[in-house]
Amino acid sequence: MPVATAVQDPEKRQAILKASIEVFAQQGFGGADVEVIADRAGVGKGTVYRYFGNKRDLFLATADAGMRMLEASILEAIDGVEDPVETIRRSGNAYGEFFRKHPRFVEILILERAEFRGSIPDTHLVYRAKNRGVLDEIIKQGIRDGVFRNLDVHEATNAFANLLFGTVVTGCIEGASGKLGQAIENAVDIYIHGILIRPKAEAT
Amino acid sequence: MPVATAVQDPEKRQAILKASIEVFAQQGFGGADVEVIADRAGVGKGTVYRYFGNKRDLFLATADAGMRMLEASILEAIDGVEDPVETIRRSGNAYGEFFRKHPRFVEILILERAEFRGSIPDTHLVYRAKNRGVLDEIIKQGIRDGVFRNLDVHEATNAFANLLFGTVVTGCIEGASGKLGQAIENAVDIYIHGILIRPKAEAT
Amino acid sequence: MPVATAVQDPEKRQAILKASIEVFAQQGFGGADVEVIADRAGVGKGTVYRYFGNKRDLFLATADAGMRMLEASILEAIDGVEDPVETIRRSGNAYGEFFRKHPRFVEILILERAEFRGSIPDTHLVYRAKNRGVLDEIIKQGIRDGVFRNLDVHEATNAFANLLFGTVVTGCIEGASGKLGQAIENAVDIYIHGILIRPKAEAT
Amino acid sequence: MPVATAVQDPEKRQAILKASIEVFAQQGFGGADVEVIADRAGVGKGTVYRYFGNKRDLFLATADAGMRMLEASILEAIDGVEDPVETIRRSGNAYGEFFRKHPRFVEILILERAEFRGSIPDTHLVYRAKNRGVLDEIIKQGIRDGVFRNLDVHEATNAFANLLFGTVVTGCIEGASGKLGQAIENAVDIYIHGILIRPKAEAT
DNA sequence: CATGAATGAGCCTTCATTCAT
DNA sequence: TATGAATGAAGGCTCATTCAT
Repeated sequence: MPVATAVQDPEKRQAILKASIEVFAQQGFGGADVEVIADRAGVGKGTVYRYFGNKRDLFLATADAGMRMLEASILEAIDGVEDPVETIRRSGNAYGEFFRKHPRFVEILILERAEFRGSIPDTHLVYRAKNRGVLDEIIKQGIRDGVFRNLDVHEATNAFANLLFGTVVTGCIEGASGKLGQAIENAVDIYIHGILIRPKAEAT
Repeated sequence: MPVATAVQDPEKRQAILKASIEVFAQQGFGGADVEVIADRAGVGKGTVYRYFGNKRDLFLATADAGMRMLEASILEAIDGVEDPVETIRRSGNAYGEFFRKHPRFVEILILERAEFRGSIPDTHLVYRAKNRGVLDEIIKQGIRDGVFRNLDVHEATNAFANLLFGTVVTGCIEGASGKLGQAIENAVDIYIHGILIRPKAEAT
Repeated sequence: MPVATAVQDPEKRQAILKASIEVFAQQGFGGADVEVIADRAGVGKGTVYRYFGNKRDLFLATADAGMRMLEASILEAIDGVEDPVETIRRSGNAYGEFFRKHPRFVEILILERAEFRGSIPDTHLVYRAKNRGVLDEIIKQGIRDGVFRNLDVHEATNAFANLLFGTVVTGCIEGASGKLGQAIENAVDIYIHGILIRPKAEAT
Repeated sequence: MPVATAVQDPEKRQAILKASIEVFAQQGFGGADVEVIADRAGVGKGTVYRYFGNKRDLFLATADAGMRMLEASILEAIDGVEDPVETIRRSGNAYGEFFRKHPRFVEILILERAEFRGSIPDTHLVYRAKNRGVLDEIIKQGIRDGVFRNLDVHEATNAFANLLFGTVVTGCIEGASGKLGQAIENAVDIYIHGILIRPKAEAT
């Protein structure tokens, strides 16, 4: 007899995760009713539990799925780009664009931070840790090339991530997502100027 | 049904708010038990309800009390300072310092954003709106003085607030608050360089 | 030192009873809030307890006060009347008139029956027992005089009381009290015909 | 949120209603604890809520179920009977008999009147309205046949219902139900004499 | 495997009652 | 004596989780 984690239908799994994002984002973690998620996914409540174990793990899987998508979006956006400044700009825009397209997902991020602070390695930070290497490398390269100021690379990367995070969090409230793109562009612009050795300041 | 009636003992009110911050920060909104808050405050459960009406309003009052303190801290830190750059630096540092001293309160901010997204005017944003005029003015002045680039003032202010917010949110997880001061300083440094017309880049 | 049942201000007592009727009638026993009664009476909650001991006893005192008034109304209405038929008719009309003027009080009666069924000697029945002698005597007299059928007097008295009670209970719902007088008259008419030896049937 | 969804086990539903009558009748509406009802019914508290939504609706359903039984009892008792007098007598006796067999249910009636006065169409009156046509017709027929006095039919029907109601309400307190049959018979007797054109008074 | 009816722990909230002032 | 702030027991209701079908 195989363990409980037997064969699972990937489509069903996706349907549950999709419903999950919506319901969690709309109702919060405490406010979300697993039954509602099951209904929206078109499966029985028991199936949700079979696939994800419990509400908490379902939520975490939802957050993880979102982060995976975000990660992919960004990596795709910067794939093949050589110029450090352009890379940073594009990754920032991709970040913003992702949340503009999936505003629900900002809630998930917030929720995770709010409900599971510290109790688990925060998905957002896990992914940041995983992917920071890419950005670290870009910034290091820029410093080496004399394009960027001689910053603490780790801190500079964090600042970028925090700026983006803060921007989507306050920028995704209600239908305000329309202005999110603009807000991100301005934020990225300031950030880039902030790390450039000789920003083309006057030009802007 | 009294709503927020009568003479209330300010000490008791404070005790409840203090317990409130701790319990909400540690357990989340849904996870917090009003009885626990009452116990920690050394009052009966009924008293909490007498003072704050219901759990939600207790939470909101908690958030508001925190924001009031934050606001005061920042205004005090920049009081009398003339130089725009210095004002920005100090307000950023005051922001960071506040959350370093009251790390619990970051959780309250997050929680509010998470639980009441949209349903109420977010305390954080209300205070931002209320106080942004100060920063707007500083930036405008800097632009007029030729110190800052010709930015969209509103966006620049937002970027600053978002950067700080993002920094404390990711910087206040678990005992990491030790490094929060450093993170804030780096973030502020990048921000200031990002808006200066001619940053003393090489000097850093 | 005198016992707790010390000096009491009769006006205060009346004020409390008056408020009591309204609040209990409107909110039911469980739904009534002693604080509201105290407020309406213009006294402190503690005073209500000082005067009546507890909610239950307050309610019972309220019911008793009402019954006392009803009793007085009826006795006054039949005072000096000799004719048995007329006496019955008048007592019935006085009963109806009382509840038409104090519709709130029907609720008290119902409530008492509903909340304290059996647990206490029902005020309504206590008063019925106390006053039935009067009606019993009238009916006995009528039988002796050959005016009324040879009925079981006790049962006949009960039937009269039950008929009146049933009529006000269903007749006092909502603003229907306007028709209560009519309903009582019709009920009394049928009752009297029902006990008369030779009703002047055709005349009606 | 399901309201009264899905396939429900009729046996379970009945068990809950049965427990409901007992507990409400014994404890009153406010005094009844839904958990006790659940326990007596041999189901979980959640099941009660699943089946009936909330305490109030459970109570109303209980009242309705009782009225349905009462209605059936009476209709069965008068089925096929032609004589108006006999029909009235039988329906009165059936009414009494029903409450003699289910004395608990009188409490439900009282409770409903007490707790929900006006807030809902009183079940008792709803059923009265629904079934009054039957009695109205009988009395009309009697009047047409010259058997009954020329009464206001509507009022006469009401008087009958009120008399019966008053009788069971005061007759069903505690173990007094033994005498209820007798009380009803006497009441019905007086009523019938009260509406007959020429009651066979002397014969009784 | 899938389902959803059943469960009961958990928690918010109310309000009768007390008692310090 | 009067007050009303404080208390905490009590109970309605929800919803995560289980498990019989």
